[in-house]
Amino acid sequence: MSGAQTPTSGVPEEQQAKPRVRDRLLDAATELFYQQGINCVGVDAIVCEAGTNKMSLYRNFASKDELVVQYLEGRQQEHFARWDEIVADYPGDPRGQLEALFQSFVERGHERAHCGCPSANAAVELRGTNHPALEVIYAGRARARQYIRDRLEAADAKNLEALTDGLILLLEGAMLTRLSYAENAWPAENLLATLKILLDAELGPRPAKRGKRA
Amino acid sequence: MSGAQTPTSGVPEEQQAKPRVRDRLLDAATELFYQQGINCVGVDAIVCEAGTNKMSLYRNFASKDELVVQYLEGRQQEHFARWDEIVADYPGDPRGQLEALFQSFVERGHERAHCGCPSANAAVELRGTNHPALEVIYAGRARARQYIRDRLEAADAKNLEALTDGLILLLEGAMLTRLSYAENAWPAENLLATLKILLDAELGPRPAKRGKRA
DNA sequence: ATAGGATGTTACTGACCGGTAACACACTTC
DNA sequence: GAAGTGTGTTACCGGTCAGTAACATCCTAT
Repeated sequence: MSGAQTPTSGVPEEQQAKPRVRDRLLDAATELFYQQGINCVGVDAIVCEAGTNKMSLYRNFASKDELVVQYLEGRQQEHFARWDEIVADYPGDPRGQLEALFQSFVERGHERAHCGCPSANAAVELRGTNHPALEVIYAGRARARQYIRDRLEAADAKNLEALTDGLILLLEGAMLTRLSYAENAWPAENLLATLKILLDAELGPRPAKRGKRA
Repeated sequence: MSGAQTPTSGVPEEQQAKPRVRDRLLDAATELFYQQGINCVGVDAIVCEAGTNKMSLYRNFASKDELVVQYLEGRQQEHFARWDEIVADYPGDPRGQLEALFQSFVERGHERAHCGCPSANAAVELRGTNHPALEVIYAGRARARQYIRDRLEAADAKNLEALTDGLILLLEGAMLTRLSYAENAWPAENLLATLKILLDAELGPRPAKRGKRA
């Protein structure tokens, strides 16, 4: 998950028994922050989960806030890498890319330990503060919007900005409702169906490469 | 905001200088929980804002958890009362009701102190716990879904459950994005436009009372 | 006037919070 | 073997957390 390694000369760098303490700390923080929330997880819990101690944490991170920032940056990096992988399967087919992105959202939402979007959750938990992670969140959101917008533009969407916003709202809603609805009542099961209605109306019902007009 | 009052005999019950301490506490908690988050607000801050003391809080509420439950119940009560007012302006016009509900969402989102949905925020903050407020949240969500579904059913929606979920996702996304997007980039500005695309596709473009088939 | 209930005041508990100081140990590299 | 670096251990700081005890005061209904 986090990759830095010291110059341990001749040792084969995979399968080292214990990763560096910094990586263990970031992994533990990632797990705990995501499952329980930033405000509910103290540094003691993190160092315990990482099998180390508080001093090692503060030798590697300036503060808990800094740790939160790096947690969110790491998750965003993963997120966009995953998106890049998904769209790579549909070269030149922006509508197929969008449907695959949405499909992967639903699939990931079904996983047991899924607790919504790390950035969105953090935005809720950190509202009303000047936490440095807020800028990371806003930047990630803008990037995600651009990502969707680029696909819609390539698909000749009629009302580009409005449709982009509509799709963003669907995605955000799909993430959030994993937490605010009971587990057996997740409304995002129909995320794909709603997406298709919107794309059919705004792109025309045929694959994107065909229709410049509906 | 909270209505109970003691039998103060002949006094005109409006314009009493100081409401009962219980109401002041609940109002203060409502304000602080909503603006800063449940986990960031301590009981000391609440009693200070209410102009009272901790003993009065614990004489009126069993615990902070209980206070959180009553905070959310009160907000939900307000919420559905507002919805009832809105739909009352469009009798027999379920599509008009839905558009008015969504319109009011956008308008409320523009208010300065708007911090998303109290229940959704609480769901994020309380995830991974057994907090008693979670049941309140789930019940409110189910009720909101039924509210939307009833209107869509009255409007003869084609794919009733799927469309209901789609609209729910839009609403939830609209709430959440007030916190996760920068203030000048709120994607819910186009909430109404997206709603109309979906309704046009699933109800037919004419007002609902006309078309049983599209 | 008085009784009872609602409210205020002060002080306290035990636990946890983020963060730090001082020191000891292990390991690699030269 | 010496130096340097990464890591572990223990104890501690001041502050805040939710919650309580004991006592004082005010208001209102009778």
